Amino acid sequence: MKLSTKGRYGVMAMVDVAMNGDDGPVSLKAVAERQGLSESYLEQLAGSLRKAGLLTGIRGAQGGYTLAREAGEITVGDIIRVLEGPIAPVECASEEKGPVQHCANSQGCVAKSVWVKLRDSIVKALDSVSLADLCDEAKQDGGCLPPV
Amino acid sequence: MKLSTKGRYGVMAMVDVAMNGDDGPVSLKAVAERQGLSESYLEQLAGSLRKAGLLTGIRGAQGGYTLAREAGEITVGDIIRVLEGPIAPVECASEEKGPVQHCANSQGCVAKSVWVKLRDSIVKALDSVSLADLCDEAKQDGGCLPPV
DNA sequence: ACAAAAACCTAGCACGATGGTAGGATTAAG
DNA sequence: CTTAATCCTACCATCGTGCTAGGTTTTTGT
Repeated sequence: MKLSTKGRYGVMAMVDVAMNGDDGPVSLKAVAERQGLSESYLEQLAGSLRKAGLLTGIRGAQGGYTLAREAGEITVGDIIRVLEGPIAPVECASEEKGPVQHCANSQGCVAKSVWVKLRDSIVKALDSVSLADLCDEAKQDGGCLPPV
Repeated sequence: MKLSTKGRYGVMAMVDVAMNGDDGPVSLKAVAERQGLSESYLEQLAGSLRKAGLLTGIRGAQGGYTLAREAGEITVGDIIRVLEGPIAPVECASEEKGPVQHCANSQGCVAKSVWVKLRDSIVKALDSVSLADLCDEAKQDGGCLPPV
């Protein structure tokens, strides 16, 4: 039940772009430096986010990325889905229903109700928070202490 | 955001023991056959569940496992925690707080509120369902269709 | 006493995902 | 025409997952 770094870094990057994109596009170099992440790894994540329609890429010098939609219209769930795939604690309880949904046995079927319940609460939690929400929090809190 | 087979199989096995344990202990061989799982892999899971105080092992012929507590007193969350570790979508938002909790940077801190929210809904979903609940469902539904 | 059935224990191992790096090609600003 | 950036593809080391194998102990039934 762990999120991979893709999802985590992706959210960090999107928040960074949202907060620093007021005057022109934000370069991944800047994001990488501020967030302490690898730039070339970020490139791959940004590529996925662009293809999914969450980021707009601007090439050439002084280029970078901007949000493709308003910060209030992009949820954490959107980002996670792009970078980690459909939300599904177990395959048979995926958001996106696969080819045929049948159970290997009756017991497996029983547990399914928990997995569906679990999936729904994950979806609800992730979809109820937008980038704008996170930016507002950040401005209020004023950030936290740097690492030791 | 996937559960590993440990958690899934563990829940399946516990439900199986709960439902078939009325007359004596349930052997892993029987569980493996009914659920279509590897017996030796199940042994490892059962070992962890026993050490964690969820199962009681009875050795020798006609031995097997019984629930160490009543089915109503064992939640799915209990099982998952034993087999997959503390519930934590990301490390900095773990149920069990690690050595020191500080953020690498202010942006990481911002996202943290989502992760905590996410963790809480996962915990709530998993802790609100007991083995007894799953058994009741199973008896009502009467199982579902076998695989194709 | 002995054979069978079970829990219990440990080591190892193949595979795939994760978390990157490397090196380039294209595009645009100055 | 140099520089800074996106964009693209291939590769790779490491680690967790999902097992298998092969034993030992313990208990029951004959």
